Amino acid sequence: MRPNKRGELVRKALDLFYGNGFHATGMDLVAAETGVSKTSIYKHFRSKEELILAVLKLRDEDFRTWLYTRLEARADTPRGQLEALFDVLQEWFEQPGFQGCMFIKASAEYQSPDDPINLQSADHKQVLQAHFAHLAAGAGASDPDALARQLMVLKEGAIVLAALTHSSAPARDARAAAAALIEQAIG
Amino acid sequence: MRPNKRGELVRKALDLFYGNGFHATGMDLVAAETGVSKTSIYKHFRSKEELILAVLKLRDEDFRTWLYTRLEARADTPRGQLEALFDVLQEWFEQPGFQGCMFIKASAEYQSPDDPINLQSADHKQVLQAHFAHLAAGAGASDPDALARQLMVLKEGAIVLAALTHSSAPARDARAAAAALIEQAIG
DNA sequence: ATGTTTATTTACCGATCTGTTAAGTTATAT
DNA sequence: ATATAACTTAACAGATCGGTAAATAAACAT
Repeated sequence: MRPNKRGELVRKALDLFYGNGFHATGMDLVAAETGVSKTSIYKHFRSKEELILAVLKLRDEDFRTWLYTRLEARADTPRGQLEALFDVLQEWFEQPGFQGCMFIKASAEYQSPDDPINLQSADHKQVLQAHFAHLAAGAGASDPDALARQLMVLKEGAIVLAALTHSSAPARDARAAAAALIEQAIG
Repeated sequence: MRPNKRGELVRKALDLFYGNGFHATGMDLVAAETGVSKTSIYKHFRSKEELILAVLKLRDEDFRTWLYTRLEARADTPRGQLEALFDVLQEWFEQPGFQGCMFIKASAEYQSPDDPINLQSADHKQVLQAHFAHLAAGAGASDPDALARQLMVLKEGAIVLAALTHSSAPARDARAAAAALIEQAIG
C-alpha cells in the first residue's frame, strides 16, 4: 500500500465512524467506502480496534492543531486565547459536519475503564487540559490548574449540548460563564 | 405478561444498555438476562428501538425523581437547591454503578437528528433545563433562562468528565464555577 | 525475462444481529 | 372441565458482524 494511501484510509474511516458510530460501522462498509479491500486493511491493522485507535490518534492531532491555530489567530496573549476559546468552539459547532466530540462518543461505546479506546480518549482530554493550564499560568491565574479544569467542564458541556440540540447556542452560554470565571481567577 | 413483569423487563434492559451500550447489547442477551423469552419481548415491543425508548422513558422518570428529591432534601429554597446541584451530582458520580449520562450515550449511538431516540434524549435535557429555570426564577435571577442554560452546560460537562476519568472531582470544579455564576446572576 | 514481493479480488468462516414462525406449556376465567 | 389468553421453548430466517484463506494481478529488483 502506498504510504499516503494508508492515511487516506484512516481519514475516510474517521468520517465513517464519526458520522455513523463505531459499532454501527462495519469493516465491510469501511472497505467499500475507502476502495481498500478488507484483506489489505487487515494487513495494516490487526483488528478493528487498532483501526479505531489510529483514527483517534489522527483526530487528536487534527483537532488540537486546528484549535491551537484558531486560538492564536484570535489572540496573541494567553488570557486573550482563553477568552477566545468559546468563540472558536462556536466556529466548530457551526461547521456543516459537526456531530459532537469523537472522543466522548468513543468512550461512550467502549466504556470499560481499561479499554484502550477509553484510555486514549481520556488522554486527549488530559492533553487539552494541560494546554489550558499552561495558558492560565501564562495569564497569571492564581490557580492555573483549577481554572483549566473549570474551562474543561464548560467545554465538554458546550460540545455535548451543541451536538444534542444541533445548535451553536451553548457556545454563547459557555462563553459568558467562562468570562466570569476567568475574571475571577485572574482579576 | 403480568403488568409488573414488563416493568422488570424494562428495568433490567436499562441496566444492560447502560452498562454495555445499545448496539453492543443484543436482544438475545436481554432475553437471557431478564428471563423473558425473545418472543414475549417482541409481543410488547415491536422493535429494539421501541424497547430502548421505553428504557429511556423509565430513566427520565427515575433520574428526575431522584434528583428533585435529593435537591429538596438538601435545601428548601430555590437558590439553595441551585447551589446544592453539584453536591447532589457528586453523590451520583460516587455511586458504584455510575457510568455517565444514559441520554448522552444514547444520542451518541443514534445521532441522526430525527431519530426518535435522539429526540427523546434531547427532550430529557429540555425538561431538566426548564426545572432549573423555574428554580432560578424563584431565586430572583435577573435572567432565569440564561442561568439555567449555564448550569446545564456545567452539568453536562461534569457528567462527561466524571465518566471519562472515573472520578467525582469534576463535580467540585463545576460546583465552584456554579457558585460564581449564581452569585453573579442573583447577587 | 524471471523470480519475488505486494496488493487485490473473491469467496468463505463461524458467530451474532434483529426479528419471526410453529408448537407446546401454563395460568386464568367462566 | 374447558376455552381462552399469556407465555414459553426451539428452531429458523436473512443479514451482517469481525476476520481469513486461496488464488490472481501488479510492481519490483536482479
